[in-house]
Amino acid sequence: MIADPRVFDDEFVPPDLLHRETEIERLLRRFMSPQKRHALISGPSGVGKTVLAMTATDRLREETGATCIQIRALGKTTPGILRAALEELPQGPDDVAQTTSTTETRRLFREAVDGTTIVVLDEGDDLPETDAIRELRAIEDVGVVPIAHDGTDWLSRLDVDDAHPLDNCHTELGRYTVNELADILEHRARQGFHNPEIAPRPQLETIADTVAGVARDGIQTLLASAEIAREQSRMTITDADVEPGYERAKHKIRIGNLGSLPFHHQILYSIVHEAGELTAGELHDRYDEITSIYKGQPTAPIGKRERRRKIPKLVDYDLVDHDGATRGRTYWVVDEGVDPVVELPTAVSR
DNA sequence: ACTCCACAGGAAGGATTGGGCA
DNA sequence: TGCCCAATCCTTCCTGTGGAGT
Repeated sequence: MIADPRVFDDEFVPPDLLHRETEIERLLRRFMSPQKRHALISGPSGVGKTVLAMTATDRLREETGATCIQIRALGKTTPGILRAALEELPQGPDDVAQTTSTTETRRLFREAVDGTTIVVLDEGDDLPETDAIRELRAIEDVGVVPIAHDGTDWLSRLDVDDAHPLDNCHTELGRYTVNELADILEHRARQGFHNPEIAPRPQLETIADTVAGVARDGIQTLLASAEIAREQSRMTITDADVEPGYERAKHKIRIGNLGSLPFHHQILYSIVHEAGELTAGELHDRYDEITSIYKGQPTAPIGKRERRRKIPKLVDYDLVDHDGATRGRTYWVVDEGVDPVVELPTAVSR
């Protein structure tokens, strides 16, 4: 049924990015104008911010031979971002030691830059809290393209001098309309399935509507709905496959998210999953009970403050949700079907 | 209305880690 | 091998917020 599974990967960049032509042209013009190559791309999750940046920089590379690199900025500090950018440069070293000073990294970066270089900073929501934008902007021939969710809020958190040039070319992506997203899904079905007839247009529109214009969810739902149809030995997706397809797609994304998290996060998730729903106090009590799980692990149990610092990641990854601002806040798992990776010691009777 | 207190999250600084170098 | 140094991780301390009790 599936001819080319890569077509449904998050990283897949389609040869023809539909309904984003204006934005691509705008970014290209910007990248080609000397002295002001910087741009900000913002918009909700899954509307194609990264794919837009990739498409625009690919075209720039083809047309001018410019260097374009992409870095995942999430969770990185200023030195970490500079190091990652340096490692990506074609003239740069493959591996930069974590202990290399920022001054030295900056010097190596300047040396390695050869002509126009666009640095895309994906997942850059936390960049205003670092000096990375200023550091990169200060380097000649370098254009900086941060990608964030809420562009206006992001700009307000940034230093005025750094915000101004980005505000000048702020590309805000909205969700796709049902028709636009159905067009995109139609192309993917043609590229990805042996038999594109499996996904008729009305069902593609149902998918686009169900996922509220979020392309990433739409593409995964298309794949999952096709799997469901095939499991039932049918040759086409029906409307009834879409809702379970959407659920299956989200479920798969969450399992992948959980698997990518480090040990401390895994334990916190296991505790919330075991309880179903619990308060912050109960979460800490249970954590203190099960610290024996760290025996033989390279890491030791962490304090309450550090546990609090880990929880937002579980929320970001759509694994855990919470209600309440301060006292009395409760946590619960979003999808009970996402089983914990780490098994906790049995609860002691109290 | 007031006080208490649990809790979230920011700031600062100490401990740890790991590469570079003599 | 042992020291130095920079980055990172984590704890401690703190402030602000809001629910509960009086």
